Amino acid sequence: MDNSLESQVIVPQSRMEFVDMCGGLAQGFGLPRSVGEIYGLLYLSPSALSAPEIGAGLSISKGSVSTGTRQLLALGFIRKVWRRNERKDFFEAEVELWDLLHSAYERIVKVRAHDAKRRLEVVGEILEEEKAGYSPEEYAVIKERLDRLNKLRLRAKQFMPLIERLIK
Amino acid sequence: MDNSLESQVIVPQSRMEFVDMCGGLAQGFGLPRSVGEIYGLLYLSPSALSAPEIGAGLSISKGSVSTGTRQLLALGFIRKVWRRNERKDFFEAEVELWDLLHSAYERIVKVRAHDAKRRLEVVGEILEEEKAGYSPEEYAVIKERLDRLNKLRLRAKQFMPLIERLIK
DNA sequence: CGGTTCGTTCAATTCAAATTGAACATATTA
DNA sequence: TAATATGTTCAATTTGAATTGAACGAACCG
Repeated sequence: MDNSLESQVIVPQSRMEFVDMCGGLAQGFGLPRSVGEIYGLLYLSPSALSAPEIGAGLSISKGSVSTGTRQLLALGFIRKVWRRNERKDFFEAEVELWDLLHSAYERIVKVRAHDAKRRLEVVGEILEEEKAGYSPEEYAVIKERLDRLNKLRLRAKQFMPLIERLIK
Repeated sequence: MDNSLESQVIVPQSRMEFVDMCGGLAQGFGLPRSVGEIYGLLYLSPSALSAPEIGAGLSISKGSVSTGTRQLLALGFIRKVWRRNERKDFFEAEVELWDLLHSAYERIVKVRAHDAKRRLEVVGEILEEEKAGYSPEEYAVIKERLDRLNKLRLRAKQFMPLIERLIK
C-alpha cells in the first residue's frame, strides 16, 4: 500500500537548492553526494525527520538513507531523536558546525600527516637497502629530494599548533 | 617493433612505494591517481623523463600520460624540458612544493569560499519568495539556520588572512 | 497469531570517472 | 618518398564507488 503521508513529501525549492549545495560540498570532501544531501535536508528542517521522510524528500532508497544516516551519525553531523509513541527513528542536524569542522580537522589532517610521515620513512628505508643499485650522483639526488619533503613536512607541522589555536 | 630501451624501464621498489603514496595523496585531493603517480615518479627521478618512459615505468597508456602531464603542467607541478637533438618532450618535477601548495590553497579555498557565499545568497533569495508557504515559526527556524551559516562563513573568512600570513 | 511498518544488510545494478587504444596529425630520418 | 616515432584526442571500455531493492529480523497492532 502506498503510504500517502510520505509519498507526498515535497521539499520547497529553496531547501532543495541548499540540499544540492551540500551534496556538492560532500563530494568535494570525498563523501557520497547523498550523505551531504541528507545533512542539508535536515539542517534546514524546522523539525526532526523520519527515515522514510528523508527518503521521500530526496527520492533516494531506504538503503541509502540507512547507510547515509549511519555515516552522518558516526561523524557526529546528525543526531537520533526519539518521539514517544513513535517507533520510527527521527533525525536532526547538529547545527554547531564549527565544533564539527574542528574535530574533522583533527581526524583528517592529523591522521593524514601521520600517515605521510610513516610512508616517507618506509621509502627512506627501502632506499637504503637499494643504495647499491644507484650511482652516487643518482643516490644523492633522490636523497636530497626526500630530505626536502621531510623539511616541508616539519614546516607544515610547525604551523599546525598555531592554526589549532586560531580555530579553537 | 618493440622499443627495447623503454620496455625495460624498471623503477626500483623505493620509488614505486613513493609513487604509490603520491597516487593515494592525489586521490585524497580529488585528482586521478595516475596524476599523482606521474608526479611521484618524476619527483624522485634523478633526470627528466620522456613520456614513453613514464608510460613504461608506471605501466599506463600513452593517452593517460598525455592527459596526466597536461594536468600537472596546468597545475604547475611539472615542467617540460627540451633536450637538443631530441624530438621527445621530457618532464621534470617542480620541487618547490611549498609555493605550489600555497597557490593551490589560493585557488581551491578561495574559489570554494566564494562559491559557497554565492549559493547561500541564492538560497536566501528563493526562501524570501517562498516565505508565504511557511508558517511563521518554520520560517524563523530556517532563517536562523541560514544566518548561523553565514556567521560561520564570516568567522572562517576572518582567519583566512591570518593563515595566509603564516604560510607565506 | 497473521499483517504491517521500520530499519539493516548485502548482492546486483547503475553511474561516473579514469583509462585505454585506435585514429589522426606532426615531426624525423633515410 | 616511405617508414618510424611522438603526442593528442576522443569514443569505447574498464573500474570502482554509490545506489538500489530484495530478503531478513524485529517491533507493534488488531
